[in-house]
Amino acid sequence: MRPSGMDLGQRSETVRRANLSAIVRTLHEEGPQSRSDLVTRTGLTRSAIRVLVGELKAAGLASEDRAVRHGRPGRPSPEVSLVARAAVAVAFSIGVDTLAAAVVGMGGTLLGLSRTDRPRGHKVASAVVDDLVSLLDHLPSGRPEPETVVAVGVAVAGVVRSRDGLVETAPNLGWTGVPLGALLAARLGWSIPVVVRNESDLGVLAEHRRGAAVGIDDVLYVHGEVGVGGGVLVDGRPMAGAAGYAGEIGHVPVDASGLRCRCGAIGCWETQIGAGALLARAGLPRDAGPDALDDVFAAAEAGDVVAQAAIETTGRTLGSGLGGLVNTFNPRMVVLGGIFGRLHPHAHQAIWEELARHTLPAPRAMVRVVPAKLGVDAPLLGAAEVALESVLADPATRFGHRARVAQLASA
Amino acid sequence: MRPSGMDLGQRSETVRRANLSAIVRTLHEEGPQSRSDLVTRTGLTRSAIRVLVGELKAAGLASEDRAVRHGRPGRPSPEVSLVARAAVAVAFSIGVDTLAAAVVGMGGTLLGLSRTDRPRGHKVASAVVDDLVSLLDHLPSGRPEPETVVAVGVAVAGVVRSRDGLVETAPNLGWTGVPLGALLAARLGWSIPVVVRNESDLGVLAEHRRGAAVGIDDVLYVHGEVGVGGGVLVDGRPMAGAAGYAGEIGHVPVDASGLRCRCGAIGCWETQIGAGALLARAGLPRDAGPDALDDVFAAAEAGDVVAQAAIETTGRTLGSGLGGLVNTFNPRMVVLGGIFGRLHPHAHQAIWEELARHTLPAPRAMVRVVPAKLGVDAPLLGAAEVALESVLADPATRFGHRARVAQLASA
DNA sequence: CAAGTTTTGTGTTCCTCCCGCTCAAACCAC
DNA sequence: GTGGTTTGAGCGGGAGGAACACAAAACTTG
Repeated sequence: MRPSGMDLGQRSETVRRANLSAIVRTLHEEGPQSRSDLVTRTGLTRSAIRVLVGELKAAGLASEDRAVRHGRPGRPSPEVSLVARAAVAVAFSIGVDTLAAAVVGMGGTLLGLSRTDRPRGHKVASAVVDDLVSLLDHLPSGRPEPETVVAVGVAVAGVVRSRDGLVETAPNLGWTGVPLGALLAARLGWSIPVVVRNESDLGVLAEHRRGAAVGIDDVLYVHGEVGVGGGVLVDGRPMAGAAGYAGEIGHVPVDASGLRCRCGAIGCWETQIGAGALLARAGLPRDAGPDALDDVFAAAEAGDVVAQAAIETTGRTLGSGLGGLVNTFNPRMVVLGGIFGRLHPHAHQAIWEELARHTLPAPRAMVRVVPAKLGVDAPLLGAAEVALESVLADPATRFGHRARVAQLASA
Repeated sequence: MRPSGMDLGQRSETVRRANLSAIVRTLHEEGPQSRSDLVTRTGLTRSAIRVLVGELKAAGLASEDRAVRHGRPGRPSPEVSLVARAAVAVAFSIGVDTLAAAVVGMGGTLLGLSRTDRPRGHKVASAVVDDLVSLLDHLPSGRPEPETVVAVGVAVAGVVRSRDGLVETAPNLGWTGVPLGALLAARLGWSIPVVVRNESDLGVLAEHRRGAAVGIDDVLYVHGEVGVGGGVLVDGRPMAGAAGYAGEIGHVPVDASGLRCRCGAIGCWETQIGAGALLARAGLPRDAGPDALDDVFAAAEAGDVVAQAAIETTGRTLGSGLGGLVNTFNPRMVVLGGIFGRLHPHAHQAIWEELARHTLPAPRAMVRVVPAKLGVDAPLLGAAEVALESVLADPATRFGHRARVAQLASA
């Protein structure tokens, strides 16, 4: 129909919301900065910035500190920063081998994180939900104050319908049709949104905001564990697809005469580059646990030829698939997460050679392949970022009320 | 960094621009409608619509006709429509076998179209540019009035850098590094933008605005001729990638032991489903012309088993590749253009079976595969749409000046 | 160290633009 | 016709940012 967000008519109220959002977003993404920096970043005048920052301060969402001396003439401009604890997100992550919880404040401040092993094998969803929530009590910072929590974000290793957080399938968890969003919302009993997303979709967001892809708007993130998932940033926005299922690149068919995948199809990319494939090439059982993977990498570093060859071959297969994806997406950066991030130091040359062999010159010339910077925490931090999104998009609605109450009280 | 378009501060001027844009866009995409329809569509008040429509009328961009009687009580609301000839786009298309030119007015009104054969084989770019421009004289409507042309759009069967219209490579045209945008701009001598894009990226836009995918925001368009290209609509926006090279799905590697592609790589999808592959399967030379293709389809319809098998096999190969793309993009619709659109009636079952075999249940359940509705004209019409985009995004800047001049003259 | 320069915060006024309201016009139904 | 309904016309008001003038706080220079 039309670019979303452009559909409705604008009014002065919309302008204020957009401008508050621009300020909060700038501070959230680029960190504390002076008012005059905000003037240049947003294009608003000093008058407008003053009023809007004043409003954010009144709402308790921002604070101003003494200006930092930078040795240039002119009146110093006070530094504006977000109050991390004013609005926090609770983030959960359900990985193949671990569960994690975190509390993240505005500006991306990590206020607390705790992680625990998840034994492999099927486990009913309600038990996992209980485990997640009990993680909150093990946070070094303690449970967050409920009234400051704006939303809950959840990263899942599975196919997730973004609308309501239904986990359609999660082979590694043994889940099918689990209404995770609803379960978690009921268990928490907070009247705030619970946003569930695929872990790779969140991983690319985290790497974009806080990791290897800061400032880069076209990013392909490929995450490998037992399964292989992808997250794509298109023009700075996460690509969700029609229902949030986009990015299932692990199930792109690459070999018509290949192995049967856990998804039922033949020759999925995942069967060639997933953890199982690497383990098999190293002479280990496909379903060996994460410790076995550590062994393979350790062996390769120690000079084991079989392990090195397994890594090299996996890297080549990864590279040729990445080549197709680079042709498809024309990203400026490919970020490798999970085991691919660990593979990269050992196999970057093999990866790049095969990638180069299967890409057109133009997209090849502008892409870089790098390992993820946030490691295993990327999906968790991405979950926090999406949870905070509502505050970034509309700071006034959530905090305007509080500010108005404060005004009434003072009058 | 952040969703584009949200970066800068808003002001009242921005509001006006956005609202004018919302009105013009609605009329352009959904056709003429009453003022009260515009009220509901845009969410603006009657007062605002009145003023804004009045301004558009004053600028000559819109007109109001007597209300259409629809038998309901209440004062009738006059029908607002865009004046097609007030702002027109000149569109060109450079295909493998044809050149075309069109003039398209606001609202998507086709004001003139002319098409000519392009003999295969290399031809210097400047000669093609001359051919294109001379097509303008063969339009049934005659050359458009230069002052009404807002931009020129060009669809090319090649890899195009969108920033400046440089054609990086176009194997079917024998081009490498041709600055088509600059050449055409110089040849025309008009001081308006020349926008050059890949034909598939434009095809998906056209099918979205005027064809099979109207109202659908997540679309995968796959265009097959000698080469295979793709255009993707993500949340209503064309996916361009970092430089405009996105969508080169014809060069995704699908068979490590396959044929060498014209791009130099091994086993590109294009080698299996392009026109050459279909011809070869039908027992004809890979580089036979378009007439040979017509023969294959005719033979299949006449019951020729070899032709039918060739089409069926090509359909299966197409379907399995589409499966991977459906997993990747989670589109609501796959639109098949070029020879794939002609293939679809003969092979839709084969296509769907293989697609289904290689997709996850969730994305599979929500996708439809349909042939393109606009046929060979899709890229040309898409070129017109992108050329008109500047008027849609900001009607005031282009026409405000004219309106102000009119005001001054009347004062 | 005092005066000038530069940059930025403060506060007031002004302008733009949309909303809300009232009234009138144009349609339908009876 | 008379009343109900929907919509256009026009006017006043409010919200919000821009523009401007002035003051404050740093650096620079002699």
